[in-house]
Amino acid sequence: MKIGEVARETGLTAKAIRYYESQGLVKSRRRDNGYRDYGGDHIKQLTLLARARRVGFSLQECAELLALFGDTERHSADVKRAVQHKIAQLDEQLNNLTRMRDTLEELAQRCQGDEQAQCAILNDLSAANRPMPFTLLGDTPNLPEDSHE
Amino acid sequence: MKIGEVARETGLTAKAIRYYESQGLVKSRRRDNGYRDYGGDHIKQLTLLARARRVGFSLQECAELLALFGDTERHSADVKRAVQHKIAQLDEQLNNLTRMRDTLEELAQRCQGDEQAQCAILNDLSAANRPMPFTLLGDTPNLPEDSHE
DNA sequence: ATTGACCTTAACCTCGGGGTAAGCTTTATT
DNA sequence: AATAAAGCTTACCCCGAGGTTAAGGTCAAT
Repeated sequence: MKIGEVARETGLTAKAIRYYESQGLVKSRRRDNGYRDYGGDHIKQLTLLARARRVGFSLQECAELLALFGDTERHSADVKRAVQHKIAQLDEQLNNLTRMRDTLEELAQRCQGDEQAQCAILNDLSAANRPMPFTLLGDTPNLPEDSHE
Repeated sequence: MKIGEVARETGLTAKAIRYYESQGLVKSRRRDNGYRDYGGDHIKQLTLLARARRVGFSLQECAELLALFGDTERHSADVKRAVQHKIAQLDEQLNNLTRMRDTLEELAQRCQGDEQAQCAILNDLSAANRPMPFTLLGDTPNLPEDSHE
């Protein structure tokens, strides 16, 4: 199989496949004309790679999954641990985004949203005085007491 | 104020402040010795910038917020709209991450997680045959019928 | 023979800065 | 006063994960 067909089949782009190869994640055979040539094992690896990327694994982590995939001596516990670690990372990311979302929600509620220039959002985001009503905004390291401009 | 103090006060790094200036988001005065010099207005802009970044705004979007901040003719409705748009983006991102998380959870559940090499996760991630049990994995464009290797 | 689809490598672009180097200026210590 | 440390300047390359041309080789069909 040539790279274009592999791309269509895996949902990757040809460029991405070449990039993965350049990064040492996968290999390829070459035909006499220099074209890359792929077989069933390559397809499985690239399918795994594509799907692992879609659920949030980095290329480095995909490399580890591919190593496990190619290791007949593997323990499924190792694979499961990697997945659970990724779940924990996603949870952390979800927490961060949720906090950001909630902060924005609070800000939006305090803004009239009318024709006036006066805007609570801009005030809150630019105000120097702490404590702030919003957790995410209040972590500026130093509160300015007197400024030497 | 010199850039280091501004950095401490806003929670930005000096490097980031210079970068924002290079990208046209903020300006700075210069002292005779070439050092950047900042006043109260700069601090407000950079505080706004820092906090907007923390809640998910891109630099491009921060530029728009700063434009509104500097516009005494603004309507607070425009600011509120920008915030609500960002909330919608965060919601979309949260949906994606949640779907990814759920997919991983399903995969993990199907894996024994023992000393055996047999692993449902690797099987599911590399399998060609559709339909897949997992939404996120099933969107490979073509299902391979017969392959010409 | 020529078009069009496919393949090759190489080189630069993205975002949001981080890191380091080489060279000033200012501040603090001896 | 000399020197060391800290802070400032610009300029360069680095990251992830590829996307986007550019310039050219190959292959099948017309």
